[in-house]
Amino acid sequence: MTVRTRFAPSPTGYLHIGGVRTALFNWLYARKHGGQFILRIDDTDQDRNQPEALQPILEGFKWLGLTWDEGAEVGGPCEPYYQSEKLPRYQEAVRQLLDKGLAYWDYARPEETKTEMELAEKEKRPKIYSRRWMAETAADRARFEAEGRTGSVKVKMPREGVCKFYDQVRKDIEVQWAGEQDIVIQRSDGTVTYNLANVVDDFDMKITHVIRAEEHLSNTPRQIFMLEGLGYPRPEYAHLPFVAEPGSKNKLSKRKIPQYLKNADFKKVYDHAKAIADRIGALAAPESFNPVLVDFYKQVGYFPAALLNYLVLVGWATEDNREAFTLAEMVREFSLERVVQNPASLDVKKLFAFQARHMQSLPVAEKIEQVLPFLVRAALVSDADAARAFVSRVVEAAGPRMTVAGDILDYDYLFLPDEQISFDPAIATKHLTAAFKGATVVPSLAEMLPKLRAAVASAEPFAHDTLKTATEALAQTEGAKAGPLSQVLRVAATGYEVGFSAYDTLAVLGRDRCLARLDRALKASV
RNA sequence: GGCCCUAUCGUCUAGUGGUCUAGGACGGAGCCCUCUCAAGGCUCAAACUCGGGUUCAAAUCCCGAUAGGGUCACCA
Repeated sequence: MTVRTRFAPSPTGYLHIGGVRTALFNWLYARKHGGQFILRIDDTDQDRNQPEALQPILEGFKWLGLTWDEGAEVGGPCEPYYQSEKLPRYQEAVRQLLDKGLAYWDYARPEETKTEMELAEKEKRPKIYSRRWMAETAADRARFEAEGRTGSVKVKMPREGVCKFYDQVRKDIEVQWAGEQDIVIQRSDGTVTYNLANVVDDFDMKITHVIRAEEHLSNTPRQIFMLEGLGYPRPEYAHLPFVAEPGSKNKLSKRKIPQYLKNADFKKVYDHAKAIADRIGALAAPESFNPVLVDFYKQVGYFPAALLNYLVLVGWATEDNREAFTLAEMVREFSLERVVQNPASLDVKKLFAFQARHMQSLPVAEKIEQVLPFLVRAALVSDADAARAFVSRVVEAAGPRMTVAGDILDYDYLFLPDEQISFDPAIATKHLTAAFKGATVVPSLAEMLPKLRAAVASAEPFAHDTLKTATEALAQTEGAKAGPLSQVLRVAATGYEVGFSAYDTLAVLGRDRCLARLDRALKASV
């Protein structure tokens, strides 16, 4: 039998990082066993369904490289893959359940149900419906309807016995049927709810393995009840530990960002990304700028491979506890048996570390392609093709300093026109003073800058080594330290105190731009 | 509250009865390197929730307590 797994997002928002983890495990399992991965859209709830929120979800999956064999956009033999298009099919299933006496029409008003449940909680009883407004005959239905009530259909759960099932992660599970609530499967407006649609779809789409987050564990008995009533085969189940909040075991929620920002690591990663976003300018979708959503990472230049590599380790590990996996290696190694049982909190700092590794191992040529779109969006580069050679020098000089593609914007001063460099004489003076530490007299900036300019101007070729030699020679004759002196050059040429090697920085700028900037600095310091 | 799940460094985890004075990674601290910032190298601190069993032997098996979490919708 071919393995078929699925992920079924609701188009109610952006792609959630916990959802991606679940989708990844489904994808890996299908790939590992030569099966199919299906992307179905759970849009049964019309009120909450936002059509415009579907596209970013699909794009997120495409960006990650989690391709689906059947489902949204691509179609397939089990169409439709949108639940909103299957209402008659679901209603037919409801009718079957009704005919077999496994479901019933119910006429309780929402507030009546609520009162019963509140009473049950108060009396510390299980919340089980009394079936007081259950209508089993046409006469009963007519009577309730005469009272002005509208009916919904509820599944009639057994009140004795146990439901046993095997879960690939949780192993043997046993629950008392008597504790299972009669849930609504068809609303009073005729639409159906998640549990029913889910069972029907999994059957229609021949899903063999239901791999989903642990919060669905408690849905499993009623789904088993329904699928057996409908005569469907039971799929294999695997309930994954859910992805928890940073530093806590609570379920991750995209609405709690302000709270997560109190976590120092989380804030660091957020701030780093925010700085990039600010340099790019207006974000396409500010509400998606949230480390709980994959769009966040996409926007600032994280790599799908790094994100996936981090995510596969949230709730899964190999025996040798290895960490680096390519997608192909994950497929080879993955198994449900090694899924961990306890919830794992999201550690964005660790994700960041994975990204750093991936960036470091990327060849320069590929880094350039990753980085160019960011330069274009920040309006630092207008012609990407023409800029390649220069960008290549910057990327090379930056070495292991870039972690995400957006980090290229840290070197904006190399792309900005000379007149936009803001030079601060006070900062340059600070470094100059350090260069003359121990000396009796510290020359003024106005005095030293021309000497530095002259030293640098004579470097031939205009490269790291010659610039270094020239600066050191000047330091020697002036009785200064070369190190801090190079910082003076950096500040004069870039306006910044940090960056890669000052000599490399000058070399990348080139003689002309360098001298022009030093001249401007000179003017500013007299 | 009922039902269910879970419990190893701050975090992700390895560990399935002796090889555990518990290993790795991220994060943290320190040192080295150094023109700044990174990167890199070396070193350090840091955990088996508790209590009972079973056993010659328990992080590992059993029971209980405790703690955390999930779920109990005409949401998915």
